[in-house]
Amino acid sequence: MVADVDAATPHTATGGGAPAETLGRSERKHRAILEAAQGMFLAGGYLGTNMDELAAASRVSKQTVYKHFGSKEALFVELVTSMTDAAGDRVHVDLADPTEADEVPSFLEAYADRQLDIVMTPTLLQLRRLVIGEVTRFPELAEALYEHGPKRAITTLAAMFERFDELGLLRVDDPTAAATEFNWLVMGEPVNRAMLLGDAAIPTAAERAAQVRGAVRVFLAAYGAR
Amino acid sequence: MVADVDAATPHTATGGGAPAETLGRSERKHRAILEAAQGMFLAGGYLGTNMDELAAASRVSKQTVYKHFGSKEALFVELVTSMTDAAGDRVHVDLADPTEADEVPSFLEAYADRQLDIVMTPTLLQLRRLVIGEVTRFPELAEALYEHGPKRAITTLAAMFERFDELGLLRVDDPTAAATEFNWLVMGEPVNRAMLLGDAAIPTAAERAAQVRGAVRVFLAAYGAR
DNA sequence: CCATAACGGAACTGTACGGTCTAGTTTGAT
DNA sequence: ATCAAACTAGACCGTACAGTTCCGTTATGG
Repeated sequence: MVADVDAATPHTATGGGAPAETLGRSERKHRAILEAAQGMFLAGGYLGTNMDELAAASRVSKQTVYKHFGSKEALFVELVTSMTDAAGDRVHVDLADPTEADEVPSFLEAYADRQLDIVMTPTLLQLRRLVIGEVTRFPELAEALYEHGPKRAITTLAAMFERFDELGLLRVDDPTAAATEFNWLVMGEPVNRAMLLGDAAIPTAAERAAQVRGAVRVFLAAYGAR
Repeated sequence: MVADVDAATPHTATGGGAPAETLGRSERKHRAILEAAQGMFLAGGYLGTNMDELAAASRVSKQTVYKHFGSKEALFVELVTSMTDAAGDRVHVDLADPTEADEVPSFLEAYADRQLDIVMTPTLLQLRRLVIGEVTRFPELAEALYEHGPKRAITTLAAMFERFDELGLLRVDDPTAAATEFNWLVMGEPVNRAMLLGDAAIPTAAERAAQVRGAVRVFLAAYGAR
């Protein structure tokens, strides 16, 4: 037994700013709880999750759970909020704008494909289902998910389309309307299918590509420069 | 006190085939239970609804509830199924096809506006939220909602677009793809906003009209005959 | 190396809830 | 008028579950 590097012997010094493996006990428990909470809340919903099992799954005493999070509600809110934030960040990425009009179709296809690929993740879809099912109980969480999800995507797209219009790559009068249309042209069917039909309805890479080609084709028929 | 016509004195003869006011006691209770169940399940979700309160709200004994429906699960399934069926039927309606190409835009706008108006009903939206939140527990219900909702709408649209193509009113290679795109171009944003933002996000008639005009414009740019 | 804060485990409280049971009452068709 | 079916009220059972308490144990950082 030589390599115990991973989870033991934390020494005294923390690596500086590195958020590496060396974490205090408390921090580790905190994360273990959140991790178990993610699995359980996503699988069972808010009311369907019980704190005894959650503590057991976290390999932590119930006492510790309550020391860290205060209540079931607070734990739920913190979990969903952190997942929402993380998901929102994962979507955003910088791509160089195209320079020629004939690069626009493939650019939009790549962009949409990426977007779709990220959104159609089992965990994210389940988060969306969970939050939708709890809109009445936790409206703030649903609103946050809307802001970090669709709204952010549309805002980003709108800015992009406005630039493309100025570059003469597209003809877009109302960038927000165009962005909204593009967004749901791409995501409407896959997302809504998956909401109701479960993860079995998640498109394969090939299906995604076909979906995206169709969407971009329609979009460009309305907003293409030529 | 003269007019007690409404809910009393059921006499012996039932009006014939008329499903009027004169119903057996059992039937009345059955409906009262379903009605209360609708309110309570939509408001509280499956786990959040309790059978004592449900019986009280139905003005019926708990025993009667169990005589009629057997279990909480069975009641839930029957309720959601009946609501799903009813909703699906409400959407379908026959409109005369347009004959000239220049009638197509306003025809599509009217069609979409109607569709959107029906779907954006608080009760229906809440049913959708409820079912989405329970996909794991009741996948059959979610599947049924998908079939009676989006799938049926798209199938109907596809048949319509195929006729329009043959009439030379549109140019549609893949009617199902076109129908899907049209459907989510129209409904994507409103439905998904409402899922997360609640009934406050239900568009007004004017917003609906604007939404629909944009959607039809984009759609016709890609599929218009000219 | 030791003081202290964090943790474990398990019992405990109070309540809530799905479903059943009992025993008496109402209803409606004949 | 009669009688069976349907209904009522509420007690009751078993279980589940959020949150607390108690006290002994362990890890951590100075």
